[in-house]
Amino acid sequence: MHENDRHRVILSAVQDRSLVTVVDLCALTGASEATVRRDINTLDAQNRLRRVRGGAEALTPPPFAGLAGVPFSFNETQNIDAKLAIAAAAVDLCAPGDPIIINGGTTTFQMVHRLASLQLQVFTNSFPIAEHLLKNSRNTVLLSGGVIYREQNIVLSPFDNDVTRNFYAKRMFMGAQGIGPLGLMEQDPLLIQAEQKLIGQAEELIVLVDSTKFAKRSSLILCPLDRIDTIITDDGIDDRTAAMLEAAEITLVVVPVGAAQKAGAAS
Amino acid sequence: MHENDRHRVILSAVQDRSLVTVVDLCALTGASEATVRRDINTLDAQNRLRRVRGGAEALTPPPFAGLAGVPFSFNETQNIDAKLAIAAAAVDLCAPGDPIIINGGTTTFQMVHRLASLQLQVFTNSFPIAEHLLKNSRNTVLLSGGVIYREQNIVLSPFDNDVTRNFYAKRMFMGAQGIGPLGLMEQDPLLIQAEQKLIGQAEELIVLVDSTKFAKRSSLILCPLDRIDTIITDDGIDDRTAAMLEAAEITLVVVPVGAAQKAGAAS
DNA sequence: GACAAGTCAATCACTTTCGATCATAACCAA
DNA sequence: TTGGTTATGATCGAAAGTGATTGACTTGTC
Repeated sequence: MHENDRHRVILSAVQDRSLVTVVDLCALTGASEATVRRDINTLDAQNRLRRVRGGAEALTPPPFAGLAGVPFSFNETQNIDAKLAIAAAAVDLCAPGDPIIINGGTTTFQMVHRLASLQLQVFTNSFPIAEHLLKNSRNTVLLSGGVIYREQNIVLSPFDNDVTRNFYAKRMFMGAQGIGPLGLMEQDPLLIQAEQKLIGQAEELIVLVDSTKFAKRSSLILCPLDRIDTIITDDGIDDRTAAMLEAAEITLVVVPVGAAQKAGAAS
Repeated sequence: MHENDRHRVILSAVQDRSLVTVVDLCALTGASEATVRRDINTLDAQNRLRRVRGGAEALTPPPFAGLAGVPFSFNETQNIDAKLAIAAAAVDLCAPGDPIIINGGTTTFQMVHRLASLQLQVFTNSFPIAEHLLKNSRNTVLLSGGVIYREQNIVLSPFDNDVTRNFYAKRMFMGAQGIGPLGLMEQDPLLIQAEQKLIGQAEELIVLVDSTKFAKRSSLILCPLDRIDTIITDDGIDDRTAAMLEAAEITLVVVPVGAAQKAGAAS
């Protein structure tokens, strides 16, 4: 067996079980311990796995459960004031007892703080949102079923016949990666799937985007503008964009930024 | 058990109960006190937990002690040694990569610590189990969809067409309120519903009950004895009960209580 | 303050694992 | 074939991980 073949076998084994011993790899490759060690060193130097005592282990991008532990760790802090203010305005649209759908995302996550004082029926595909509402509010929480994706922090079923189809709400709240004349845009195919699944289960679609998103574009179009009923954004939006949105018969809610503190204090 | 695995198990335990003793961790990992102390020192140096006299504690203080925040708060501490040993024996039945189903409950919850060092496909209807595995392990986690019931800590859909029907596993693990000649018994109709839904999605049904459950009876019969393949319990079981179970062709696994250390060392 | 129980760090012995070295085998080009 | 390069396997001393023991220290109780 050649060096490259061994590397393939080793990487395959490491991917399969997250940790393999040198002895295991010897049996698997038929090579001696010395050779396997050399291979592990090489692959470690290439950052294709991590060398640990006794063998090798897979390096998953977040070395451990990093992302899942602190939801959205780095993304969450960007534009936090704007996001908070926008989320607050979104929650203001809800009346006690309303059934609502909240799609996972960093902006929509900010809604949980204001939601804590309400009592709604909240359906979501976001594990952190469900967790937070469960622990810090009296809302009825419904969660979609399926695989929990650590990176995106959402729960997604590959099947079409899950509970999502049995829930209906007056309003659905969601964020987006970018927004332009062609519609809402997203980057991650997984998020697209999750969002596609929820849109259609609600009468009104309410989009939460801070004003920087109007300049951003992404590769995947989620839905056209005319599916959107309301957009909540901050006052960084320019007149031309606002006109464009209103031409598409979208209700535009502009929240003054810097008002996040006031809004927060009120809760 | 490897150093990395121990670290995972320790972190898992620290997350669960916010404070664990060195002795507890010895039982859980099967390592000696010296090693556990060294591990705690290492993890403390990495800021992954805080070293305190007698053991270790979580960095983040017990998150808001809301009702749902502390899973199973008081029930969990009853018979904890027996439950841990039983859970450990249950996990020992799993091979890497196995798909398994874990029904929510205080005994089955104890499986998460041992599962932390494995990599399985875990389907559960228990929010705390899913949360814990998500944050403290590399397992693939699947959660059933539906309403999250705070008191029982389970996710239950009133519909029959949810993802549960699309998951199949070799083994399903569950607890029970009581067990007698008529079969498994449960008290809470909600739990009955949840369990009924999962039974049938797995080939083997493995029941985890401490020996006190053999004396208990409840009002609702979940399933007859002959549906059960294996029962894992502690050595408090009496001979007559054991004979009854074996007459029903149930594989009986009896775990010596207080022998958690030995069980750990064997793995 | 004295005592007991529990906890900790240091140390030693034992085992596993690692890395360096060297000799052999395979490969390639001249 | 020859000479040189590279890959491989075996050996052995070094390093690291582990467990048990011991003495010092902390905590709580009387």
